[in-house]
Amino acid sequence: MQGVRLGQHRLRVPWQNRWNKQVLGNSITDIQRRGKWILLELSRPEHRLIVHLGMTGRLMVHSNDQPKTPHTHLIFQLDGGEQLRYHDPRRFGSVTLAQTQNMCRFPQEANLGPEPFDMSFPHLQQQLAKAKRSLKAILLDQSIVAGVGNIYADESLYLSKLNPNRLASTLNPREIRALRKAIVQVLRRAIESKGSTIADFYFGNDESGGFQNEFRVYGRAGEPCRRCKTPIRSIRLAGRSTHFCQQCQR
DNA sequence: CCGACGTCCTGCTAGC
DNA sequence: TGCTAGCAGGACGTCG
Repeated sequence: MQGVRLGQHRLRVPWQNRWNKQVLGNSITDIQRRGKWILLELSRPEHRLIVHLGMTGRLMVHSNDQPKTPHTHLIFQLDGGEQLRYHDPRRFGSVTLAQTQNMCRFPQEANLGPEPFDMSFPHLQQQLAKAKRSLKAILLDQSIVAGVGNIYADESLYLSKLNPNRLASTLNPREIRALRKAIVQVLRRAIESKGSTIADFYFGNDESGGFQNEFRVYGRAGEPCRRCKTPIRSIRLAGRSTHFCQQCQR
């Protein structure tokens, strides 16, 4: 890494000047993920760049001479005439420099629940039992299970035939098993399809995903349920748009 | 401690 | 046709 350049816009989490000299001369040695956070490991021990893409964020490598698109907020100059660019129209994402502290690779990791693929039945059972909240709120809570966003919460609840409004603590073991299985299945399928590309998540880039074509409820308000033909309902729950089938999800 | 809610931001769209 | 209000999302701060 030869240098860092800032775009014109102020970021939600401002890039600190002192981070410049901390990344200078480093190589990116590995790329990892935890929940919705991307970890760019650096050759300097215990240091890493932490990226959150929000909804519209992009992290891409371009050659130096590639024209900069609007909303390019951070440019990391790499060796060999290439740049790592952070691009984010809505600026809901963030890029920070973090170092390991108290076994956490970045500060937010302390408050993250397990990865969906590693989540045990007892963990989910325990979290649901003590929660006086809706299932939708539970799935969006990153401290319970890490990495599920609004689309995948709705799709998981549909697949497990559970109503988003259902109080979390009222689920029986059979329903908890179904929910756990559905989350894994929806995410696995979405990853296979390279994610969901909808509306302004799409910026003329050819790397769009395909999972939007498999949505069962999300963005389908008024359209017939694929299972029973009842029109999909759209409500506001836990501060987010929530889509479900009143007939199939009790 | 827990849960609900407002805030940040841009671009698309519905409606006048 | 041109304008504006409303909506979309994830994390975090604040409030009761």
